[in-house]
Amino acid sequence: MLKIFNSLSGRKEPFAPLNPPRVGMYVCGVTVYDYCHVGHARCYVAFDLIRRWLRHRGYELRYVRNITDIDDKIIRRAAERGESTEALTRGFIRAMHEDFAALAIEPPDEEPCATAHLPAIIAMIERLLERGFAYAAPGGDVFYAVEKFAAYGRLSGKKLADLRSGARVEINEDKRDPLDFVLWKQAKPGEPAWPSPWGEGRPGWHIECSAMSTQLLGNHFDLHGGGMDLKFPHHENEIAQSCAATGGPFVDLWVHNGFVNVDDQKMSKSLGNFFTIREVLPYLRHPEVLRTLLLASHYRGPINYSPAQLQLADAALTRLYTALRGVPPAPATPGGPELSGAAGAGAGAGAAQVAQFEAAMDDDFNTPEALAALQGLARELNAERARQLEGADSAGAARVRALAAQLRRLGGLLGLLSVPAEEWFRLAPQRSLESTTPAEGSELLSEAEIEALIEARRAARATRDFAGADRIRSQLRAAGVELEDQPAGRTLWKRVT
RNA sequence: GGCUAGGUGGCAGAGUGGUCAUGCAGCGGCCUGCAAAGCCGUGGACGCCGGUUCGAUUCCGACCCUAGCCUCCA
Repeated sequence: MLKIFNSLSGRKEPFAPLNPPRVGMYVCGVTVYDYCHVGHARCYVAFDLIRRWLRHRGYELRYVRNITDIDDKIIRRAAERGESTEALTRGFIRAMHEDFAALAIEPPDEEPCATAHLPAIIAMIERLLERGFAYAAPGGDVFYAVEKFAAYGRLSGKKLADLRSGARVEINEDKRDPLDFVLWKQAKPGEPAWPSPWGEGRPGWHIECSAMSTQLLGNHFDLHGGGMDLKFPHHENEIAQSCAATGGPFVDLWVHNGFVNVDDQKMSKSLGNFFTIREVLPYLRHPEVLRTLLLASHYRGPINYSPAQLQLADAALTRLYTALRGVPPAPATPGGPELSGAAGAGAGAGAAQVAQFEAAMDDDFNTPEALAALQGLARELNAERARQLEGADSAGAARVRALAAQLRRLGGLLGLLSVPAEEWFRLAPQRSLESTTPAEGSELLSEAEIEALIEARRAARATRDFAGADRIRSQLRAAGVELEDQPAGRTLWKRVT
C-alpha cells in the first residue's frame, strides 16, 4: 500500500485519491528571473519521481507545474538588463527546460504561466471580494483579510497571534492587518500592467497558484507540492484563497521537499552559496550523477551539497553500471523483463530486491532504500557472474541477463541507468573534486589512442614482457584510464579521476 | 521569542523494540603474471540524562546542539 507523508497532518497517510485512478497534482514552479540552481533541481527531481512512481502504480496523473513569469524580482532584473520582462523570462524558461531535460525531469502535463491566466486570477479575486475575504485599499492594491479565514495557519502550525508578535513585515498603511497579503498590486509608472476592475496592475504571487491550479485541476484536487520554504506563507495563503473563493475543500495532500544545503546552510541566492545546474553538470561524468546525489537522501530531509558528495554518487552509480557491463541484452520479449524472467531460465531472479524496491517506494518514496535494492541486485548479478566463471551453464547465464534486465528496469523507474553500460565508462569522470570552479579541460586521451596503447600492451603480454605491459598500464593510468583484463583475454577500460 | 524538522559507525545515508541497510574508505581471503573489477568474510554507530519494558538507537519526558520558517525563496 502506497503511503505518503502529508504536511497537513504531519504523518504518513495511505494514498487515497478523490477519483481513482485519476490524480491531480500541482507543484509550485520556478520564478524565472535567473538560472535554476541545484536546490531547484532537487525539488523537481523529487516530484518527477513521485510522478513516475504514481504512474507506475497505475494512476493517471495530471501534473501541473506553473511558471511565475511576473513579479517584483523579474521586473527589477529586466530593468537592470535593459530588456523587457517577456524577453527575460523567455530566455530563462528555455534554459530551465534545457536543464530539467538534462536531469531527466519529464515535462509536466501543463505548465501555465501567470501572465497567460489573468482572467482566472481576476475572477478569483472578484469572488474573494464578493465573499468578504478581501478588500480594495485606497492605493489601488487589493488585499486578502487573513483574520476572515478561520483555518489560517493550520498547514504551518502557526497562530495569528504568534505571527503578529514575530512579524518582521514592513508596515503598510493600506493593510488592515500586517499579515494581510496582496492579491492585486497596482502598477507603478513604467511597470508591466494588465487591466483589472481595480486599475492597471499585476497579480500577487500567491493568487496565481490558487487560480491556475483550480482552473486546471478543479476546486478540489489530490496533491500539492513544493519546497519546504513555501509552506509558509505561500501554501498557507493558497489554502486561504482557494477555500474562501470556492467555499469547499482545496487540496488533500501537501508534500514538501527538504533543502539542499551548503556547509549546513540553505543554498540560496541571498547567501550567494548556490550553484546553478548548468555550471555543475560540465564537471560530472553525466547528469545522472547529480540525479543520483539528489535521490540518495530522502526527499524530505536535507542534502549537503559538495563535490565529495557528487563523487560518492558517481561511485555508487558506476558500481551499478559495472554490473551491467558486458551483459548481453535480454532477448526481446513482449511484456518486458518481468515476463521474460517468469517464463525463462531467469525466473524469479532478483525477486527479493524487486520487492524491497517496491516496498521502499511505496513507503513515502524512500529512494535511498530503493537505491540500496539496486545495489543488492548488482551484487546478486556479480555473484552469479562469478559463478559462471567457474563453470558456465545456460541457466546461470539466463539469470545474469534477467538480473541485468531487472536492474535496468528499476533504475529506469528512478530515471537512472539510461546510458549503455560501455558508454558510461568512456565518459570523462568528475573533475576538480575539491573545487567548484571550472577545471582546466585536461587533455583526455582519444579512444583511438587508448585502443592503440591497449593493443601494444596486449602484444607485450603475449611475449610475457610484463614490465613493458605494466609500463603502458601506468602510462594510461596517469592519463586517467584504468584497465581491466577480462578472463576471456579482452581488456576493458574506463576513465577515472 | 513562536512554529517545524533533525542529531546514526572514518565519510555519506536508510531503518528497526531483541537477526542485514546500502555506497565510499579500512582489514583478511579468493580470483589475477601483477593489477583492476568482482565475490566471500570482518571491525566500527545510534547527541545527553531520566522513564516505560524482560530488553530501546528505535516509545515517552527533560536537556543540549544544528538547520529551516516567521520578509522574497524549490
